[in-house]
Amino acid sequence: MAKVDTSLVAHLPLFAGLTPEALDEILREARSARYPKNSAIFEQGADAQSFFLLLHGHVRAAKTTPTGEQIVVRYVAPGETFGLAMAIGAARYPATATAVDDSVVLIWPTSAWPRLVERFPSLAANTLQTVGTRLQESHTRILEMSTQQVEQRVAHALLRLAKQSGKKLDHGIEIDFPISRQDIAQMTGTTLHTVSRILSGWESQGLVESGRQRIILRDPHGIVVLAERSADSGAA
Amino acid sequence: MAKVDTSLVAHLPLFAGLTPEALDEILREARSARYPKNSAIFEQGADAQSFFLLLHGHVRAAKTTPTGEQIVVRYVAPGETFGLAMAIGAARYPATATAVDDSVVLIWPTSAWPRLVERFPSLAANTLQTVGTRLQESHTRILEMSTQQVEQRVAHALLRLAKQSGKKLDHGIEIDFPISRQDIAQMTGTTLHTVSRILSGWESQGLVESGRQRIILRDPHGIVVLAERSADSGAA
DNA sequence: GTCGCGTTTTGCGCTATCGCAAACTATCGA
DNA sequence: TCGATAGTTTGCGATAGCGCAAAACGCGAC
Repeated sequence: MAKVDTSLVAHLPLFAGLTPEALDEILREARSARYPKNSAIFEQGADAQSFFLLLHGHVRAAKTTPTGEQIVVRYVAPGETFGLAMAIGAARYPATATAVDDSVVLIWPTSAWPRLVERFPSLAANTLQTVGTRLQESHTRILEMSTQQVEQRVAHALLRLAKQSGKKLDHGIEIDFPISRQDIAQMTGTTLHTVSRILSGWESQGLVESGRQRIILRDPHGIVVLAERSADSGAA
Repeated sequence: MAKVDTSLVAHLPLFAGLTPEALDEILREARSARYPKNSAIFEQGADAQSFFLLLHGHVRAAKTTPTGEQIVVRYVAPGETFGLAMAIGAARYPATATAVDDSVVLIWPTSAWPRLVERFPSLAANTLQTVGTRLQESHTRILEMSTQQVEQRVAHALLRLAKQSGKKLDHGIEIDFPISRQDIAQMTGTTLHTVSRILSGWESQGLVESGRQRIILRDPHGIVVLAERSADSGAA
């Protein structure tokens, strides 16, 4: 039985309102595992045999169409759960999860969920909360895709990433996991070409500093301005 | 205390796994109300004082940007819940709900939710299920918006509406509540002009019959074909 | 039955963004 | 150290769909 230190996870929203004993009991059902950078954690369409809690690293959840196009559903940050197919009554994973950095996760067998929820009802309530929040964010994303131009969507996406996983530097905020132009394109519903053009433009305005799979927001406020303006043009 | 007939709602997923007594207790906390066609049920940004279960009619949930653009988040069909802001820990409604037809709803005060969940944990589990399903659908919608052209998105939207609220006629399936071109545009991320053009096209191909705020799918299968083809052109 | 208003249709020019192709460049492995 | 490889940049033509405007139409009200 893998032993997990409760103090590391006790403060997570998922476990809010649980006694240390309860938490201990829940963690006893989990095992932990390490996934190296770029390895698959589960594939879209596979049997949902487990659900996960990310401890370290970063995970990308992506959905693929029958014709092979992909979108990034979200990036999972440490402390967040993913692969909750069972909670929504799905037998198969609706997306593919990939470690974008060396990652450590806790893994519960899906079969343990009903029992856990029965013993600890607040687990269901807490999960409802996070799923609800994700639904909100999803709607916001749809709203953006419907009403905003690509440049604004990219701006919003980067700001969100910075908020979720930004590492503060003295000369800006760095998104602290590898992310490609293609990834950003798949988050915003455009092509890597367009993303590249936009970032190049921003770079020449001093708004960002972006290299290979690496992005630093030099002037977050400037990007906020970009994200919020409604339709007119910017600097030449 | 408004009396509600339990037999009408006992089979709903929300109440799955509850005893008749429990259901009775839950319903005792609700009151019912009628909203005439085109009346507002709640406004985006207002205090989330209640949550709702639709008994009859149809409700549109729409989200508005600061600049006034709208999108339709979903259409609520009888038997579905809406206005669940509290379940996700939001104090205000994230969208506006409007009755698109004369509608009857059950209304619970938001303040009753924590107590109900504590007494009947399966409420939380059931709600998690439906919210999770909506999250899925949301992701599918994002995927469509990212990868498909407008015509296919409109096709998918109509097929979904037909599935959810279609009335079977001998010459097709009618969407049985009033819906405008503008509404469809707001569901698919386009303009009413484009929707109008598309429907006109389909009408001349005999795929649909569409009048003022009314749509009949004459050839659902033909529309499925449209929805699924990936990129090439159609008939002239 | 007629009038008026909200909805729908349609034309037309415009442009944001795609899609392809080619050049370029960090990074990693031998 | 030098390629090989994957990611990025950039140019350029093509086009789907927008946006504006005007006309036609259907429905409900009186």
